[in-house]
Amino acid sequence: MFPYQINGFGTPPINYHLWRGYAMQDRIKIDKLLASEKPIDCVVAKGWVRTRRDSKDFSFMELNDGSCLKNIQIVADSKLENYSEISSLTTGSAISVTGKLVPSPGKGQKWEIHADVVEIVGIAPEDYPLQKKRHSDEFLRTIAHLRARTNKYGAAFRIRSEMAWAVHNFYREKGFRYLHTPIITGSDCEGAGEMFKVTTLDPANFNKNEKMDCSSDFFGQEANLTVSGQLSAEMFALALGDVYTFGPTFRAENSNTSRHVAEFWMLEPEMAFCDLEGNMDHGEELLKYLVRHAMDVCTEDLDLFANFVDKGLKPLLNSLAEDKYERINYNDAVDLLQKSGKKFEYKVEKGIDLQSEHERFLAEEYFKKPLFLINYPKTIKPFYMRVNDDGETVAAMDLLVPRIGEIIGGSQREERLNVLEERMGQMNLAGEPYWWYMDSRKFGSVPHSGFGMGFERLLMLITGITNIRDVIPFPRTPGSIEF
RNA sequence: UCCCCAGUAGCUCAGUCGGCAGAGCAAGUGGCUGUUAACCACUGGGUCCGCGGUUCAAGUCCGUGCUGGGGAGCCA
Repeated sequence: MFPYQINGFGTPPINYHLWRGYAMQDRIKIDKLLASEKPIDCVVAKGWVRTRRDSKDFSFMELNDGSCLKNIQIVADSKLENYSEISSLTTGSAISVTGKLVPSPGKGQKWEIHADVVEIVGIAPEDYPLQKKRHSDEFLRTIAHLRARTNKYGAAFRIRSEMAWAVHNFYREKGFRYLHTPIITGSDCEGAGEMFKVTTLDPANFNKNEKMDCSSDFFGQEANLTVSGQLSAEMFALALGDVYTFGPTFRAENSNTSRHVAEFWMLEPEMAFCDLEGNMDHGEELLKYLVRHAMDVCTEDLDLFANFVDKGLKPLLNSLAEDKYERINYNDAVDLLQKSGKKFEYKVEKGIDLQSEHERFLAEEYFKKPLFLINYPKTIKPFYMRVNDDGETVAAMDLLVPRIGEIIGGSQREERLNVLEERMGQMNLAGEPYWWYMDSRKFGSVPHSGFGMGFERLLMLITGITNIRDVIPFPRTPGSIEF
């Protein structure tokens, strides 16, 4: 409510800018304006000009404030006192508009705002890099600080936000507890690849060939950024029942692919009294919930991706939400691949891990839907996975989906202390740093399971975006940490 | 880290056999117009990724480095 509305004046005063404080608070976001069911005498909209077109007596502006994909059309009459400034407004400039929300006589929009006041908040000079035209993803990556102002990236990051909320909603509804596991860890033995060292020591004081002495470092021992919250989550699953972690994860692998970044977000549920079967049920339920949520809540943004990014997106999402996911043993999958008659670049062989091309064949060509690949040979899987009765395989599961490949990797955990110790011995892992982990198997050990799901890979799956760098605001990759 | 491809105006890209550097969009100026990536005309805009080489002459050929992309490995 503005002072002039209280007083019953029909139009805002010329010195409107004196009431800027009111306007800041009372602006209506464009998604709400466009959803209006009736005209409104006085509204305030603020945002960035996407494009401007001039007519004889008017200037038409497309205003976007990030609240939704659509712009609202602003009609500025040439009689406005600052019309010369308005008619020179450039793409990217920020404005505040006060006016009437009225039905639009033009094509392409239901509502428009007839401006009574257009306040220029921030000009974008002519070197503003974003144009009305389409830009390449590669170029937009070099201006990651501005790319969220485009249709595609605005939509992608609204969906990202919505999906993060959906994760929490899902787990809250199911009675899981949200757990914050450490970002800095003391062990270099989590077994998931290269780690980033954390130190307060000056590397200049050490020569390259000698190992850094960490005893005088901040923690008095070697410290790294986390590659997984799993071991911590297991401890809490064995206390609170069902827990999940959802946070940043770091891998110092020198991976240069469209599916890897050095810093990413991972969701890791961990469930007590849960076996491999329950683990798969949970993963399937989770992914279906998230996909349905995206289709229900992000309809408009998702349409952009279905229309311009991936024509096959809608059928894929329907399949993800509706189809029963396949479940197949590693050994059976190898047989199936060998008998498929398909020519692979790499040979399929029992006992070794499947190649990307094999996984893609299974998910995209053979089953044409998600599948859980389970019970891998123990020799190619980490120590904490539960050894099956055959003594040769472990209760591991990877969920493979079309286009992405592995989106979930998990297992039932080895809960038997003696088997776990034996396994670590075989893999030459020193038990001592794991004393607390072993304790959980010593005191009231129970069967439990969990997995990790890459949040960015989920977003790629849902949007059809093919490069992981385009679903995270400021990607970190080898040799690249700008922004 | 390995294999392949690319780098030309602010952006997207063309550039033939080695022979004067081009288009659309953007920007500037003018015109027209309740416009819809508005339209029409004109104008300005270049380290052809860097370095070295071959040649009378290199955006174009050769070597090398850098950056980006695709694929592989590692994985989420």
